[in-house]
Amino acid sequence: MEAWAWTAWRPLRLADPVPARTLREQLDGGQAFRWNVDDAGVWTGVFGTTVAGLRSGPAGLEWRGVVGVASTEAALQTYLDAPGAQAQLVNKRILQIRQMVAQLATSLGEPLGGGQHALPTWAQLAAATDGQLKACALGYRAAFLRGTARRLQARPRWADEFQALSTADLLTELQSLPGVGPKVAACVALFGFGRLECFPVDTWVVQALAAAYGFRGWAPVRLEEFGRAHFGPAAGLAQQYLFAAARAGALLSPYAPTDVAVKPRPKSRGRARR
DNA sequence: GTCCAGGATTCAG
DNA sequence: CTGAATCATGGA
Repeated sequence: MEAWAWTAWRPLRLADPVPARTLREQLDGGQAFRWNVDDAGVWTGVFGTTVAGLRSGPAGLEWRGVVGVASTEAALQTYLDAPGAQAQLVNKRILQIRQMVAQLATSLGEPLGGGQHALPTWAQLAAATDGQLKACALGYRAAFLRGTARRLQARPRWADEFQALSTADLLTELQSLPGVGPKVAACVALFGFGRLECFPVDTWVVQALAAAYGFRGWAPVRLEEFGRAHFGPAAGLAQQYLFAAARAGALLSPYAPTDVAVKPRPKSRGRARR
């Protein structure tokens, strides 16, 4: 077993300063799922094959990495300076996502030392057994994940090829993957490919737009068109604020009566299944 | 036990 | 074409 140790803490220079509160939002706000904070305020996380620690002290942001790994600081700078990291709130659903991601890494990902693991590659996911995937509590998503993994591991250059596409073609290509619909495709294009003009519409954004603009009963696809037209090249950033505001309950207006959040109960009329 | 998740797919109308 | 039921799992 090889030696594994943290480096000393060193200041981290970023293009934009990151206060402690912003750091928390970036690392635990619903976009990243692999950071944990201890009682002393030290964040430990994994992204790509980088294992890093972060803390916010009086002298500003400090980092530490694994002894012998030279790329950690540059990786952190790229990671934390990436556009699009905005405030969000933790809910129980996000806790479940964290759990699924952690188990996938532990079960299938490459060990990085110190008990940390990279996320599994698409090839590793494609080769996983049913039992391994089932143990990660993915539910019905297991089959989707495997299907997408098999498609992508057979196409090693997929990321570069996708990046070369127009945003419209990128969304179409993403949605051809199993389990990837309009919302997830928009998220991947926005967060993964930096297409800031994408406007993911989920249940929270539906509520936010109903409350803020009075768009009651609009179909998601129509709200997406509105978002892109109204907010323009940075619609994705606007979406993040809308989402955070909706979740925080900050969007109250005459257009948002209490019944907005009430969903009709699904009626299960006798089994018509054959 | 019931309800619900930042949804996607399938099926009925 | 649009809207509802269904999908598997865990936590509140």
